[in-house]
Amino acid sequence: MKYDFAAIEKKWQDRWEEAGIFRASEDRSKKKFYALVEFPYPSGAGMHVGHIKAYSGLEVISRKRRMQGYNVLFPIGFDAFGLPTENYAVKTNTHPRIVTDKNIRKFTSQLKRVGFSFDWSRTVDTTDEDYYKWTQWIFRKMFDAGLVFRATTLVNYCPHCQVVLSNEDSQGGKCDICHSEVIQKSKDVWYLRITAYADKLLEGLAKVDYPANVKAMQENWIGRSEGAFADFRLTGCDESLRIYTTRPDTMFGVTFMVIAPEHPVIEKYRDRISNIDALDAYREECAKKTEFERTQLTKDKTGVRIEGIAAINPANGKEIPIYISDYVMMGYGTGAIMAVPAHDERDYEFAKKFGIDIVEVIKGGDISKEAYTGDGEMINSGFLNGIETKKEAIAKMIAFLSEKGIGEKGVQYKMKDWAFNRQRYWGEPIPIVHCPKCGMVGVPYEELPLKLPPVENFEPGEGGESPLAKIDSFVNCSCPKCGGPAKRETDTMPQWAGSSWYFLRYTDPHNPDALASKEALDYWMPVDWYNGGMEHVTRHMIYSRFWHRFLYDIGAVPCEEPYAKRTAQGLILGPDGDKMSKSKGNVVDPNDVVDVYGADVLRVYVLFMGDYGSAAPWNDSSVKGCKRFLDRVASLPEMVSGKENPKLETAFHKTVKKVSEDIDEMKFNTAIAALMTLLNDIADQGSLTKDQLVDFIKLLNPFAPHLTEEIWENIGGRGFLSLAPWPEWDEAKTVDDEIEIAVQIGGKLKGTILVPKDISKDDAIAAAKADPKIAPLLAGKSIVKEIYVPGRIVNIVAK
RNA sequence: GCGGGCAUGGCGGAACUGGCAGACGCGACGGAUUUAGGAUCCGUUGGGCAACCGUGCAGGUUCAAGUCCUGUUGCCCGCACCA
Repeated sequence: MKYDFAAIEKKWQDRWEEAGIFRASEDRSKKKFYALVEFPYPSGAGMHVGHIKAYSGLEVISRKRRMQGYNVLFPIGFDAFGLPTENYAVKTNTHPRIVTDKNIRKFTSQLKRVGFSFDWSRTVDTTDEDYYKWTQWIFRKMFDAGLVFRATTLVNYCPHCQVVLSNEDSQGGKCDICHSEVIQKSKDVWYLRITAYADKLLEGLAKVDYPANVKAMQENWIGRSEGAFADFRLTGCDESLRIYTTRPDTMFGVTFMVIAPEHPVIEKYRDRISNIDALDAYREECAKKTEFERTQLTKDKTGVRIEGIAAINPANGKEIPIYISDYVMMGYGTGAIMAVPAHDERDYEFAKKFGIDIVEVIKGGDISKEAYTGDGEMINSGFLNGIETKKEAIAKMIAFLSEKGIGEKGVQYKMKDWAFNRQRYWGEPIPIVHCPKCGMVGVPYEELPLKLPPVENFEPGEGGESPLAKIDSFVNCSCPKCGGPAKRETDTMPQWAGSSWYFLRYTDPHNPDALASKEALDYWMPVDWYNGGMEHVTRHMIYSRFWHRFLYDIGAVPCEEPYAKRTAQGLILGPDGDKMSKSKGNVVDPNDVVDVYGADVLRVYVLFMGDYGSAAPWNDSSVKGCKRFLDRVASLPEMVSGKENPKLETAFHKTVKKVSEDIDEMKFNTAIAALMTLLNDIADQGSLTKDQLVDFIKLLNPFAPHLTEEIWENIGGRGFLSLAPWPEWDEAKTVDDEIEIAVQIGGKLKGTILVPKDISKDDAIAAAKADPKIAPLLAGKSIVKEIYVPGRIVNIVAK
């Protein structure tokens, strides 16, 4: 039976809202469940079916938990600062505030149309002054704690967007916003010292329930390595060059050094370098390459030897040449390496190309062919000779370096400090004042929020300076410390700031005195279950874990880790199997689906289309299948009769169990399939009881809440079905009295027999042998072995 | 190169801890209804006339392998000259 989904859905959405039934309760005696989904960036394009899938997972789980009696917090908000809005504002000459409000309204209406059970009373908007006050407050706390610093370094810079990008935002050498090539530029930028939390972020992973690949990606991204620092004395000047290595054990095999083209030692000793012109030419060539090109050239090593300065190998006192080459990066370690061509593939390649000595110090390989990176006995290594384990050799070499005062154990991370500013308007102003006398001074806490001033022109200034720099009334201020004339910082925070703590605000969203009250945080935190996209694993997830851990360290939050459990949904691909994109024209608009089939169908389909965690292509015909299913459900009340049907009883217990368990494991596709199967069984039987109908619509309610509420009302149900208790099952009743078991001979299926469910092994085997199909196959053979797997299979091995 | 994962009908995908491979849905085919189309309902649907054969490929363990082991091929994702 077709049902009037448009009318039904609107009706129930209005009633839910009126009754406020999805508001998290203030009753803290109840067991809590905090389900978090990644709040959307309210783009002008509106919502995407991907958003629907991303939210539908925890939507179903939240609805089930509510029916199970939990106090559920399932909030939503908007991560609304950012470049796309600002770019659109510039293009249309509209204030970003207006653009943002419009987009938020659009997203809100779309989300409500799908019937998500969000607690709309707790919505946050990161661009709201009452919200970003606390974003700035956290920044100030970090500033006080020495985690904020300013440095002039080579940074990732997007020439198109005219902004500095963090490492996380320029993955693969492309700007995360516009996908143009990122270039390296020397700039004075703000940093958050996330590297100070590298170990804590690594250790925290042991305490949380994240998928293995998510943990691996974060571990990889943090990239901790243990090794040693060592100073190599230079000839021709009174200085040492510090290197980092993970293989101090191979130091006797060092036959040259390599430094990054940008290494400052070159500038410092220009006049002592006899081939400075050649070096400059090479350095200029490197500077022109994008980061991407530089890392692409993994095969062919280039470089230039520095003439006039050499180094001394501290292990054996031998003089060794120094090269500059772009295979050494200024951004990792010290920008200088000791090269051991016999035992490092890159050094080997470089030595071969430049004809440098290759000295074997570990036995086990054939260094005439390739570098040997394995373990073995130490040779040609003075006091290390004869040692057979890497660990021991490393320890001895580090002891040697420490004793001589020229090195020590060291740890390095691939993760870099977080470049934390954008030269744009639509972001949180950085609450810092530059005073000629006092230096950098934090804006006093009582003056927060430091509000964005009104401007007329949002375009970045010459050379990428912030639009705020053009507003004298904003820039000129007095120093909070000495009262003298000072200038405000005009950069704003990056997009990721607001999302680094939003889950805390949800617990107490309107609190004017704190980011959230202690009571609210104690009760709700940590987030019990956080679902989102894989694309955020090495950005938002790392950043927010860092902020949260910092807040824990200053006593502002009660738990070390913000998210107890994390899962990720798979992408919805276009009908053609490609990733959905505007340019390919394969984007499916959720509105269109709701218009034609209704929200319940959309909800069921995005969860039924495949494994929740995997990518799956959109298929319009399959959507129709879900529509058919719900239309058939709409007819179920017509089949209600007073008579009990024992055949359906087992089917119901089985299904209650299956659906209950599958939802908790995010196996939504099989949960829905089980309901479809049950519906088919009911149709075969021709009738069901009213109690069975109630159970059915309860199980389906989290997936298709509108239709099931309507049925509930029509059959005289009181109150909201969404708040009715979740059905229970009786384990003993999940198995039929008579079961079908398979009979195999020699492991091959030969037939099936129908037996009582509690049949003994002997009886089962006897029944199998007596089966008219099986008996002739065993005639004249001797039985070698008989196996009975209870309730499943009889296998007779005969010769 | 490192790390994570995947491979099952025409398609999306099921399959507990090794126990009847292909649940459920789509599509297709046949039928009913209909002036027709659509929608709906009923039936069939891995291949093969059959014995049998079938989960990327080649082996192995086992009474029994999609599932475990060894090797191999292809694909996807993340990181990547990280010293």
